[in-house]
Amino acid sequence: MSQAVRTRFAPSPTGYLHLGGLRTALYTYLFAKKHQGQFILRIEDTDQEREVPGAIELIYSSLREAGLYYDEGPDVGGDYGPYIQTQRKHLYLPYALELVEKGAAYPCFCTKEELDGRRKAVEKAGGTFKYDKHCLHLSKEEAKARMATGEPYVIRQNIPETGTASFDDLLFGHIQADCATLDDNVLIKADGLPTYNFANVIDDHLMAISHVTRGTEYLSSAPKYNLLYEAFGWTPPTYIHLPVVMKDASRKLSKRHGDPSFEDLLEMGYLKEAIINFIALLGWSPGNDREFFTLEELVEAFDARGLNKSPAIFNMDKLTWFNTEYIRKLPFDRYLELVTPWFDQALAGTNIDYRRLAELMQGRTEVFNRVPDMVRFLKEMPAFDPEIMLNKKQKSTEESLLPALRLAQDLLSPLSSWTEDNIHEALMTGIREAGMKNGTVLWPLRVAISGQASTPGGAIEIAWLLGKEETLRRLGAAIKNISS
RNA sequence: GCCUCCGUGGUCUAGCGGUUAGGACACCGCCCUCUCAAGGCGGCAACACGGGUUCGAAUCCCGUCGGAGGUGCCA
Repeated sequence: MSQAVRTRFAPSPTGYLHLGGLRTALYTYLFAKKHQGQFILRIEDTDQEREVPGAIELIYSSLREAGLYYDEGPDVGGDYGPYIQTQRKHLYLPYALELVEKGAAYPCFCTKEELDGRRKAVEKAGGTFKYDKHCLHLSKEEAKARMATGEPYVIRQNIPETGTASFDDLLFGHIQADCATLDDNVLIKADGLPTYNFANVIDDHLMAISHVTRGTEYLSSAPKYNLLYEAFGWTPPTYIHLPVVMKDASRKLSKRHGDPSFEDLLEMGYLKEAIINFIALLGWSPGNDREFFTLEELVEAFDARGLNKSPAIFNMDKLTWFNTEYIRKLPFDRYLELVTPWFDQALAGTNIDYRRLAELMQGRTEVFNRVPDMVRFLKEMPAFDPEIMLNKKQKSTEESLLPALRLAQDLLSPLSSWTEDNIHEALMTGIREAGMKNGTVLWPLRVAISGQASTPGGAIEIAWLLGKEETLRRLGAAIKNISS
């Protein structure tokens, strides 16, 4: 049977799209596209209390920014809508009642409060609370009558007391659980909305989802979902449970702990291509040593067999490395365009040549938000310790320092045309004629005009960027400072 | 506690009965060099542990330990 592949990404609008979520979306997208299938976005907003205003729009925009275009979804339409669960509210109850008819579910009138009390007591004693099926034993007549009076009720799944429930996962294989350990979950809440446990089954079926990709947090409840599919007589989808992304060995990635979201990373100056490439490899391997993939290439290379079963720790250093590589590969004009606002942050109001600076910076940019601090010295001469003008390896000593700086001053002052070639020529020729080492002059010169031990570019480039006047001003100040 | 799952260097991973256990990030050293970066070369570093099975185990089985997820009228 060649069933059309349809996958879905089904986030809850409870905040920004975190990286674990983005990775799930990515794998879901890749799997669908790899098999020429459809990728669907469905919003799971049945918990109205947790919904965060604006979160749905954030999901739309993040997915688009990442390039994960969905074929069907709330804002793009499709034949299986609506794609927002609260807008589907009316269609869950009939299915739940069908289950009640079949004996696979039952109405329950126990209140949340009394259940909470019992749950606490059991947990305090170190046990696992399980609903005791009290309302299952109500007569049909009594149940119907109480429902008719408007008494609040929920509908629970009726899990068999013996036997096992199981399902097959593409990644984890056969997962089995004793029914005796499974609880009678609520399917329809007192507010009439379905819980995730029910909505996911109904919607995946109604939307003809062929492959369900989701986090491993659903691994242990999936056997229960299969019981539901069986009760309805439906064919369950193929499941692919994805391990979580961790912040460290024991904590999940989460906004609450200050971990960056996809949007945060973009704002910091990480390229989306780098982020996508990085998270694709966080828990998945192409099976060889290849590291660089565009989204299109990922579609081509993706294979669920390359998915890893254990949780992966998010490693910022590696992301930064990817970002550095992607920045270096950017066409120069694109780099210039992207870096300009960051230059502005530090250099607004100066005449620094952004084009030349960008040439110098492109190979040294790891993350854009580090750029301002790297170039700020061009606008304002930082205070610095004169000691850093001395450098043993560069043969810049206390004795050589003043003569070296004065030589540089003498060589640069007469230059009428301030070009890098001329500066280079004047300096190199002069240094040679004076019988000095390049480093003896160039090291302290660079420090004297930048105030920094390391700079993006050498003394000649920095001097050119600063211009003749500013270069000589800074050089003169340094000479004056050490001769006094 | 109970249930389910997972376990290769610090991190991401390749490996699917026979390999000097491979690659990448990070880290260290050297070279290059007017600094830094990049680049080149080299280095440190792993099969969680204990039993089996087998001529042979990172690969298969069991146990222990460690970790994660679940245990909600949250998803």
